[in-house]
Amino acid sequence: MRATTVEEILDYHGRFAKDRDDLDFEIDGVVIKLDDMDGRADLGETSHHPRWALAYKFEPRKEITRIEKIAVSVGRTGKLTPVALLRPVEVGGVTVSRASLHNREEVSRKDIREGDLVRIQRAGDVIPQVVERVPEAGRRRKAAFRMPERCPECDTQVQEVGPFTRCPNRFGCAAQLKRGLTHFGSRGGLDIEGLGDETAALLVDRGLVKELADLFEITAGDLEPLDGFAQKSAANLAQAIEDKKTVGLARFLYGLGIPEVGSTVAATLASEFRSFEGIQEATTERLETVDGIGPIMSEQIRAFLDDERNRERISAVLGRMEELVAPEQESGKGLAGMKFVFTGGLEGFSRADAKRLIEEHGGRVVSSVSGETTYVVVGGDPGSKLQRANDLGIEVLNEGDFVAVLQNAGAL
DNA sequence: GTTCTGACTGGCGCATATAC
DNA sequence: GTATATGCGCCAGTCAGAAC
Repeated sequence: MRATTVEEILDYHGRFAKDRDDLDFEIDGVVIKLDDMDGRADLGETSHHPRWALAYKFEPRKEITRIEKIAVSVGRTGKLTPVALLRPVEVGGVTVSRASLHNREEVSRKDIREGDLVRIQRAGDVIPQVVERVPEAGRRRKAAFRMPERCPECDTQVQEVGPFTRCPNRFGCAAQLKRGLTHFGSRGGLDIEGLGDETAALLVDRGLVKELADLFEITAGDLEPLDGFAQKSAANLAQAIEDKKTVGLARFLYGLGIPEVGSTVAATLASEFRSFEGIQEATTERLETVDGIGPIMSEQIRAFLDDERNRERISAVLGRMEELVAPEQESGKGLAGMKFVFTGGLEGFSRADAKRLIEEHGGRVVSSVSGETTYVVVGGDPGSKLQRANDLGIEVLNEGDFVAVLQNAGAL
């Protein structure tokens, strides 16, 4: 249909939202296009979506299902997360069987218990989310959920920290070691090809890795007898580990899993101190002079680095590695000072490649759109970040524009 | 006090590598 | 050749710290 006012567009959208269940096919919104050719030329295009056309999505589909159990998973930092195990239900063409409940206060706030009927949705049409409990008259409910008093993985007494529950057994908890190992070898960390969740768990379970440093002692011969490994895969992983004995300082810092140090803070620290020794010797006051680090973060970083067990562990890792490479100076680089946010899938780049190119040329990739963001790069099927970019007046780039920016910066 | 930002966590689909 | 396991890509919610 052709509309001449915003009200007409909203009315059309509303009618389709109401009738979508009667259609023979699955839709998640309507596309609005400008039919003024001059206007189209002014607005330009993205690689998938012209700026003169936008997908106006419906409210996420909601379905009702029952919580069969609330399980508790232990994360890399020892955080215990309640997870709703759901009776599988199809939501927007996808079967959903699990949804994070985040923390005990969230469970309490929503008053969710095992056996409850709940309304779920896929936030942003992606992430399964328990929206609310659906009351059932006359049904006797199970007891309120309580976080376990002991870690379900290592049986250590847990601690309550704000809304979170943590297992303090950082070094003895197999779950934390497995996830720490995965993090160490992840893309943002040492980027060890072939070291994913399952492999890391296998290495810990089989006793090949009792602490991070053990990773560098593993040979193809150790791996071959393991389930899922054969000669080629064992050789590949052993070689991948060997190749990462020389890595960038920022990757190493990120991989260590220092509290409050994610990829951004790791890169900042690496750029500022340019050696691990420099960071290790920095006082809290010195750390606080670094952009983005305040007193609480500096205390946490200092506490991690001062912990005797951590020092031993890091020393053991460094003893088995060859070199930590300091980042190049970024001043004068083409993307220095620019912040990029991605939404939607790119055709010509993976996110990782795009991030690497940006960072190699002095720019940064951040996770959320704010007034500080320089560009929001939009690919196919963008998420809510595009809307936020528009709201804040942030410049939006399609993939072609992004390539041009990279070319201008000498990154391509 | 408010806004901005990043850390952390987890789910699902798909592509790919690998084992059998 | 087929089946399966694994990793990757993408994204959102929650929270807390930093900055203003």
